[in-house]
Amino acid sequence: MPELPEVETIKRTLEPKVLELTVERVEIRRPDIICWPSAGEFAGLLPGRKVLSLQRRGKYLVWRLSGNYALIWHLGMTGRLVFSLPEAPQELHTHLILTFSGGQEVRFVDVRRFGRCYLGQSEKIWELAGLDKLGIEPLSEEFTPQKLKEILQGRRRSLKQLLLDQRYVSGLGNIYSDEALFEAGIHPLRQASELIDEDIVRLHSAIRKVVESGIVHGGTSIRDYVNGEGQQGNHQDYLMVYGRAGQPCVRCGTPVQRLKIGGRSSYFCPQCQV
DNA sequence: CCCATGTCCTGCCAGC
DNA sequence: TGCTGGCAGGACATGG
Repeated sequence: MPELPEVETIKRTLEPKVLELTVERVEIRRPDIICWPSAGEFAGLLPGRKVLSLQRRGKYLVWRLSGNYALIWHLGMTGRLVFSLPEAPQELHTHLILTFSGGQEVRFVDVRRFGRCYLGQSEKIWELAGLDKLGIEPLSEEFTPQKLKEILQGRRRSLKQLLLDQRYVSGLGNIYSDEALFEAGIHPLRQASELIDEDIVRLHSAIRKVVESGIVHGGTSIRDYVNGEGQQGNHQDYLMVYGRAGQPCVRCGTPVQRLKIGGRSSYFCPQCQV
């Protein structure tokens, strides 16, 4: 669920809360959400470690811990990471609770349990969690129209599928890829390799624009997403096409269409996007 | 290389 | 009212 803007918002809201805190206790309710190491080792390795910084890479959230350790989270579809005080009522589907020395907690709640976490020495766990295979960060300086052109070159997949593939551009999911294609005026079924330079320039700036806008609005809360303080985002109020099948396009009034592409619902305006 | 499909889970909603 | 099928923001494996 959480795409780049949601994970970035969680990073920004959670970091000031947990910075410099030391993990004291770990309560594991669902061991299967821990991908590495074993639940027992996880519970043994974490206490005593201090949170040095948080960072985001694609849709992953990384906690840098003392002793050159990293705790890496992927929130799947419905995962939440929320800072709480111990007296706050516990939500259903709370699978993991980290308690810090001052008594504050971070709780991992995940209805569908697609989320997971990894703990280990930074470099090793980075690879183990698959972060070394992620594509370019869309907000980085290296992400230029030229770079996007290289990515699209020779690829005959549809743009929608390519944008969802984390090996090329990382952080886009179903919502922001649809919004970016709408913003660029490009049909989601267009083949990546057939874009001309002007399309690529538009797509490049559209990706940046929708991702930045998502962050400014604190992420998109359709059902489950909340930030590190448990608050909903506002970007659902600014979506142009996602989830708007049958409703008039905000630009031309043509009903927004929904189409299954690669098994995912895709929303687009058949008039504005060609 | 690309594609479609199935899988992991639970909850919600529309339709009957 | 209750049941059922389809769908949901992700990612991976599999077989063609």
